[in-house]
Amino acid sequence: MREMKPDTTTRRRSATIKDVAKRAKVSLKTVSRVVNSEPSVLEATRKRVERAIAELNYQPDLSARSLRSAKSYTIGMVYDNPNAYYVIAMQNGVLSVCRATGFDLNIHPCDSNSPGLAEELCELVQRSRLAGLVLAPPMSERMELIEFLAANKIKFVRIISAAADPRDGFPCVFVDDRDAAYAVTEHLIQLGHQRVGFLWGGKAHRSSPERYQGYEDALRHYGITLDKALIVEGDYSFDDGFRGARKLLALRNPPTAIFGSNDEIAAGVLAAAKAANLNVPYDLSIAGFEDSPFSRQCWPALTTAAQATGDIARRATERLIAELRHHGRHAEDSAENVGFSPTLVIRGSTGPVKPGAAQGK
Amino acid sequence: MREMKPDTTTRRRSATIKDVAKRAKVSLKTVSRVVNSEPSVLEATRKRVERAIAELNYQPDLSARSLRSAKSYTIGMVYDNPNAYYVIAMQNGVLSVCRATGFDLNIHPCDSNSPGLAEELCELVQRSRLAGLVLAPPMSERMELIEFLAANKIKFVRIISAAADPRDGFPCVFVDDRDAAYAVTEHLIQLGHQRVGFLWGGKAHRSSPERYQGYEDALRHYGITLDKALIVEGDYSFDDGFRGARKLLALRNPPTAIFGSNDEIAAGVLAAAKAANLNVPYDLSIAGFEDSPFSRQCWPALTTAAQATGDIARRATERLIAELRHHGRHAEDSAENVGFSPTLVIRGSTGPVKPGAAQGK
DNA sequence: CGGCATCATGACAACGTTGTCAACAATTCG
DNA sequence: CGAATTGTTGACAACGTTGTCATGATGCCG
Repeated sequence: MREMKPDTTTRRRSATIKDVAKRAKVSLKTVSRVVNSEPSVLEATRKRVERAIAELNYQPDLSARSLRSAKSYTIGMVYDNPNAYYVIAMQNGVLSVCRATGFDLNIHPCDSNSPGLAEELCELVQRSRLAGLVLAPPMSERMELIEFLAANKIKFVRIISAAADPRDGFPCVFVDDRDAAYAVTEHLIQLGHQRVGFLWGGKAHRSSPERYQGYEDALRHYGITLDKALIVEGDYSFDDGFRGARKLLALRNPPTAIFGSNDEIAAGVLAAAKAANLNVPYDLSIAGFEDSPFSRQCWPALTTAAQATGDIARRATERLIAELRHHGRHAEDSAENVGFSPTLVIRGSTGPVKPGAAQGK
Repeated sequence: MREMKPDTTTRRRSATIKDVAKRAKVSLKTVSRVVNSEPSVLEATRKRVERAIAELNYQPDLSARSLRSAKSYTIGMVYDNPNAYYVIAMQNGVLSVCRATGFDLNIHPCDSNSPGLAEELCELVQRSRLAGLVLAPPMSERMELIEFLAANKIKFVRIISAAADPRDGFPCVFVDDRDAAYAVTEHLIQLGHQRVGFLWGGKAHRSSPERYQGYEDALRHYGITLDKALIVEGDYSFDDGFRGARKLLALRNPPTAIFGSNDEIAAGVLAAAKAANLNVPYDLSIAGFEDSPFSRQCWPALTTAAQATGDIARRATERLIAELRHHGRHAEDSAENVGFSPTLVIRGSTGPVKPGAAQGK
């Protein structure tokens, strides 16, 4: 009998392992073995089965598979980040690996402050049968949460700031915020700035103290005494950047440069500077952190530290999946925690200190 | 030996329908009926089963369910949008409905220009056993794609610009870009602007001509003759906004206001104005469209049209799920295509035309 | 009061896959 | 040369759920 219809519109009842077995004249189990690249299949048999698979365009049914094997081919990505660019970059990184490896992705935005978060995540894993989780900051840095997940035998990989000590035994990919913040601060200092303001990010994030440390280290290294008045606490937000900058600019001896802990903060600083009729970078230099698209789209564009968010997420996902695959056995190539270092990107928002600017008291 | 661990860490083998049945002293099938709120269960029985469910914290296994019923409880969200804010807002809207209804979400960013997109989506639906799709623009507006999906019996709901005629028979939620663009243009005219530039968005999006129409309608209504020189084509991007604005500002008789088809374009215009040393809004008024967070974070903040992206996505998802639930029968409350109208938000980037500005030739 | 819907419930098969175990052939070893 | 080992394959059960159908109980009508 011949093919009945052109292929494009036929609603092909998708082929099952049974169809493949029949066509290749082997048992179900042998097909299964081929599909899962198990050993102990004769080369000739394997070839025959593979051809049958190709001819029928067979794709294993994820539901049946995960039902039977209690394994799953879906990973979860957990984040609580108001920053859309960051989230999208992470998602795309995770997704690219998922697609390459045949995993599905289940995104799970959540509230990192929720007291029931640990249970929520356990239930999520159970309900959606997730094979493992990719944890973004700040969840990834809350040790009691991490330990709870580990105790419940949930597999995960964390994306963290180096401060969280990648050698605590739980797998992670880490970002060296401190070094990058040092580089940003150094850049400002080398432009002649002696009074550099610093706006903190959210306390829930380990990256905040890390970035602060980088700032402090650079000042110390260049022999500039720390002025507490130039340091303002806040959150990773535009509004806190605006508020913080207003506070700093109102000082009797204001800074000539302000380092915001991320680009949103820096955007707030920029707005405050504009509102105060300052000319950036002539009257005030501004630096951010993260290199979101809008740091390029501000005017002037922001000097910042570019972190390869997509790559970081990709690497994290690779680690997780390698671990899931080898299930216990150590995945030789992926067992190490990998670090990423953001790099300084110099744009128009930073410039040499103004000749006549008040320096020191 | 004593109990090994406190309860928080015990890996509770999750309860199955069998456990619930045993506890409630009914058959498997009755539990199933309760879970799926099928009729024909005595009130007393239902109560008993519900208690058992609660006590055991039972959650149906999605894999088993979809395997057996060939239905699925996962919907896909298909988008190709470089705008992170828009995507995140959509995702969150879709997710909120998913969570409320017990569906899972599978996100699928894709390339709307890919020639194999239709097949790609069919395979996606098959492979991941998706119950239906939420389609964002511009995929949602490509009729040959839509028809292909429909021919393959894939359920979907579209989010489209009103131009695509919501009465074409395929379910959708639509946005009245035209009216909103009219309102934005009207606002500029009422500020005294006679020469209003317009920067087009991407041609792949139906919203582009819609927004242009709104602009044209407003000019006509106020008796302002259309000046083709003030209209520039481009894409929904910062760079095209920058380029377009440069072009307009270089005219011998430049516009006193520029309406960018979305906020990214407007941000580009803002940058171009700054680069040209113009004072916004004194020398040039700028309006955008969409109300992304950064329209509030520019300086000056952008006048724009706020579309309730989250609500739109939510409504679309509700429609889709209602349709999936009633599977054929018409879902009475959700069968209608719903429209949304973005609303004008006035901020600092628009102001009265400068008294001495050249008006007309 | 007999017959016939209607309702509430349960027994059982089936969904597509993988795990267990046994069967059998080919090879190696004592 | 027989026994043990290895390698390749298949039969069958099981995963947790829902669909089909059968069962018995109840109510209604003539």
